[in-house]
Amino acid sequence: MTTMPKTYDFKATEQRLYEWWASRGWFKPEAASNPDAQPFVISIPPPNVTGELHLGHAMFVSVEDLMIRYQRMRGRRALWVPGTDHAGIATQLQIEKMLRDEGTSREAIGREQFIRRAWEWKEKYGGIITMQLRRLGASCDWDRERFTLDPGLSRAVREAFVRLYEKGLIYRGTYLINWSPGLKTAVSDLEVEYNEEQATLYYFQYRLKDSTEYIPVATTRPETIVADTAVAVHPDDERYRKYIGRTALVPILNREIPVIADEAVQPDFATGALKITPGHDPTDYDIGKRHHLPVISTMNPDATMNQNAGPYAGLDRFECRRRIWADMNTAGLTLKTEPYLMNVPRSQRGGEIVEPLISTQWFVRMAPLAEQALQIVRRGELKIVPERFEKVYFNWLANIRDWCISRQLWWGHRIPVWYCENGHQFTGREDPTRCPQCHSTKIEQDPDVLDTWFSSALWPFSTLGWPDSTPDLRTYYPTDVMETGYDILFFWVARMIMAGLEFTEEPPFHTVYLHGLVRVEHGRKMSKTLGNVVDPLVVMDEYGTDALRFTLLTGSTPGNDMNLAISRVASNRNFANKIWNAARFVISHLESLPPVEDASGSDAEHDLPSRWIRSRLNRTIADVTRLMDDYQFGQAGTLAYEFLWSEYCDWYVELSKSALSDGDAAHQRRALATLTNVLDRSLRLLHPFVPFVTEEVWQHLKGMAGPLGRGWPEALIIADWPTPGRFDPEAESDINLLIDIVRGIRTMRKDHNVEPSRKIGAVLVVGERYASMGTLRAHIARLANLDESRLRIEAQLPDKPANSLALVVAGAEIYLSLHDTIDCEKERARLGKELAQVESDLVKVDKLLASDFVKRAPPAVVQKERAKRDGAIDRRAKLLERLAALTEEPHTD
RNA sequence: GGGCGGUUAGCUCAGCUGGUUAGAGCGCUACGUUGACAUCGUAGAGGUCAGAGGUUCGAUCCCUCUAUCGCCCA
Repeated sequence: MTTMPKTYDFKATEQRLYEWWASRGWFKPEAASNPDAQPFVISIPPPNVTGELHLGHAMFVSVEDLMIRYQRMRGRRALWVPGTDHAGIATQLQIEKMLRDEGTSREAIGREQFIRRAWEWKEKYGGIITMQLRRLGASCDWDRERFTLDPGLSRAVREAFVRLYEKGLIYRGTYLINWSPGLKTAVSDLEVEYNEEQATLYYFQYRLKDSTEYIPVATTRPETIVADTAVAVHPDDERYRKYIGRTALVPILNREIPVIADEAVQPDFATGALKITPGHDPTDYDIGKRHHLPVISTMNPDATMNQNAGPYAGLDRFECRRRIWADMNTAGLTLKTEPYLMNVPRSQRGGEIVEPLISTQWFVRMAPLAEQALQIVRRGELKIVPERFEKVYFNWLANIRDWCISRQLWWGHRIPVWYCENGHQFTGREDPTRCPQCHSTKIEQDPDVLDTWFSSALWPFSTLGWPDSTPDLRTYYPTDVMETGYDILFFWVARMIMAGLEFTEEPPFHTVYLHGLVRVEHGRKMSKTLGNVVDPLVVMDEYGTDALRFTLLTGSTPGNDMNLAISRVASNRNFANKIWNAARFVISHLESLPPVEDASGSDAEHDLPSRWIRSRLNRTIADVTRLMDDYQFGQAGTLAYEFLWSEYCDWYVELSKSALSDGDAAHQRRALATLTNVLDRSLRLLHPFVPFVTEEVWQHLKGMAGPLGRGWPEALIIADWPTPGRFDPEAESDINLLIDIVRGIRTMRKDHNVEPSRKIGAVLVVGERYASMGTLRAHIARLANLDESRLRIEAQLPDKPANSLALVVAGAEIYLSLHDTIDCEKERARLGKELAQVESDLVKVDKLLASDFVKRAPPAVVQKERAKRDGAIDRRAKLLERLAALTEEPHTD
């Protein structure tokens, strides 16, 4: 008996195999047997260097490793480039927290010290996430691991910046941007989230100069009143038309501002009159530009009011709101307040309310870049899976706005721009020592850093050596597939495409595959506050990596969110165990009868069950391969699963037991050859999905396969993907009939409460299948628990057996010698019910065949229906015959 | 306000270019220790494919509308 234990022990397996694969260099593209093979390349979506594993990572690793392992087995030079992202804001926040805990701050220790501490932090914690990716089985080439702040990647960032700068696509300007007061930095439009929140709409009077008249105005942010530079009304609004051109007075400050007319004002909203605050509102900013209004900024970077706010200077924005409203109330300027549901902009990272603020920042001019990125997808040279996201992509690119790339942080790529004492501004690939214009040596570098996504946009080529034309860049770029979550389609994917086209003149990949977001069971969003976070490490500890991977892969479809059901992970752990035990069965038999040199036999010698399972495997291989190539990974996995469990284990292994136990070594060897061959190829199909258990089991199999394993490589990870051999429809229909017969008998036994241990006799009438069913006698007897000596198989049987239970399946009549258990009434009822079913089917199909269906439907479909009708007629005849016999038969007891 | 997606068995989900009787896992019922596996086997119950129209010989699938949940953009 084999030494393999009864259950698969993933804990004793996973790490050992991973280290073995890695140490043998099989994660490297150079491991391909053909050094000229076409490469297949994926760059990893780099996780936050100080982050920790969550289900999103588990999802992308599962899908990307699946593709990489599949293509590796197909002979491609598979390269999966790993790495991490410096995640500017997130990391800086962590460092600042650490400093706070130490009782100090970044301002106190200064920039240089801060960056040193950040690197120390990165060295200490930066390896955690990549270790966790390894646990998932990620077959990345770790020798090519990159980090966005590495010297090489930093040089790529520098090069990209300089090129865009020189092209005029990067500019510095003072505009209204999104300011995060908590983080004290600008953020891009994408980093602002809008939530509907309960707020208040404040109604007040905008008094007109030298008059007692006023215009009623409503606002949600009274603190911005001090920054107003106009009051706007719709030009056609009868109520206010008379005021256009007059002068209004800003409450409290009594600053004079014009009353203007603008089409953008909605007369039906609130009072129909709008206060215009170009310094603190994006819509007002645009209106202000149209009317050449001055822009007043009344807020400091920490969201306190500045000197332009007059008496409110120094107050926090919300305190100012309360105070100004109180003051206006005292001055008799307030009208009313009412509750109001508004979209509140919040920082994606910090969560605090983002302020639109006038600020000097760096921007990338996006329109020219977007145009190319749009065309490449429109022309079909770059595909997005699932396709519907192309529309989202087009829409975003067509309405793109310039990208604010400067961040007031210290952790990141410092903007390579210098200013000299004479106000000149310049960039360069090397750090300058003097101003190129006035040669002044009094120069200073811009203090800001670049948005992390700026470096991420270069990732597919910067990781391969760009801007240098390295061998890796020449060989492995453009990459093949970009696989990531749809939530970063704009943040990352679109920007990579733009950057790739701009800097390398090629799309960085030909396909984007977007997976959905993973939620916990019942569709609730995972959140730390709800305490329902599922930690993939805990799941893997309990059920194994393969189980988690298989669940993520087969439980979802691209672009659709999934609810992770732990019960499915458990059942997939069971699947791993099923694989283990199927192999254990084969291996133990190989052990007791070691294969010999001439034992493999030719295809012609195989018996029907072997021909059947080989044919079914071949179909499965063809289908799985097609689905893999079509990015239908879930379906591919399900098919392989069903083949292994429902066909190989449930039927072939059971069928093989007859041959294995009949004492004839030739029969045994022949069955073992098929058991081994089919298991080997099934393991190959399953390996990209469940790499650990398949490799482990395959190693055991290889150890015992002897000559049957001729040509097998050292490991499954580098084995060839199987190719489908020929199909054998004859064997398939023979075994299908056997399955129908066996199932029919089992059902009858159960229905009639025949004890499981009791072997019964049976007569099978199988017509043209007489010969093949004859060879399957022993199998049928064994699987249906029949007494073989009382099993008769006939082609025809004019006189039906008396006192038997009868059953009609497609292509066979079955009579069971169960006269002692027959209840004629019950039997008649059962047959009557079946007859009714058949007749109703017949009515349906007759009606169909009498309609236009015959003329319109494709011939194959019509043929199917005709066959169905023939079958039903045959079945009806047999049932009628049986019913008649049952009526005539005297009850024997 | 514009766009997208979901709604299929008690639960979690498949069902890809419209074609037999709509599937899986879990759960449920009844049996079962025959030398791979109780993390298992055998048999079974369980669905008006959200609703209403339409196109078609034929619709879970395509079109329109409605309901409902969710997401994205403004």
